[in-house]
Amino acid sequence: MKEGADIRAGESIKWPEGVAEARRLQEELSKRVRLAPLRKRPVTVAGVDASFTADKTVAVITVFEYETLRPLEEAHCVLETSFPYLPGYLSFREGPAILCAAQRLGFMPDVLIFDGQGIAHPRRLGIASHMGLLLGRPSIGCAKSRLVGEYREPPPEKGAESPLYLDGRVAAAVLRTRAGVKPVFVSAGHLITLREAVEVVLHCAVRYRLPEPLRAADGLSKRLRRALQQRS
DNA sequence: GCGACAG
DNA sequence: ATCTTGTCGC
Repeated sequence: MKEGADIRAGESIKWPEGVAEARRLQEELSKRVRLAPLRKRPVTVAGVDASFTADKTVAVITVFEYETLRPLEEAHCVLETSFPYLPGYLSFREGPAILCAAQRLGFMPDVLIFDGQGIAHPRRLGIASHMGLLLGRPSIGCAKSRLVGEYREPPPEKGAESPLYLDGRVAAAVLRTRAGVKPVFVSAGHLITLREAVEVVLHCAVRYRLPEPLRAADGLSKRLRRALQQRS
């Protein structure tokens, strides 16, 4: 068990060496996820995403003003990739670089939107829940496709949604952010409710399928990746 | 054994 | 996620 820099006072971040260890960590951490209502209307909202080269992970966090969706700040971090992509274990692959980028921000955003699942996960600890917990901030999972759960296709209108069930419970909302476009899978990550998560995603998805902060983070991380590859 | 499977 | 150009459709 390796240890990284402290994100939250008094507690060090642990990164597992293998899948068995990762799974145990998820089962342990998921007990600490809290889906409580936001304590205040967010003033800032961030998008978090990552890109990859053959051996490196490029994580990007873009921060916007919630009300106007004007860009405020962005931070990124490039780290050696140390965990493979395995469905259900995405946070162990992208997590280290994401936390590194988070520490480079001038201030912590009021809510962070991740490119992946929140609690709509086999052990209820998708990347949004995992990172939200470690950062101690409200987080939302906004995935482009399904990991687990069952659902019915939502109506084609913008704003239409249908529940995604997992273990007989609603774990996410399959949400249409643009009319006639493939829906996104929104789930609560940490310190937020599903209803609020949907509200935030719809508020931020004004022009494209993905909420503005996520789309910006995606674009920037890909540009940074290309810059890295040309330089080697 | 076979199919599913965030990014 | 990444490898890659043009092309079909609104």
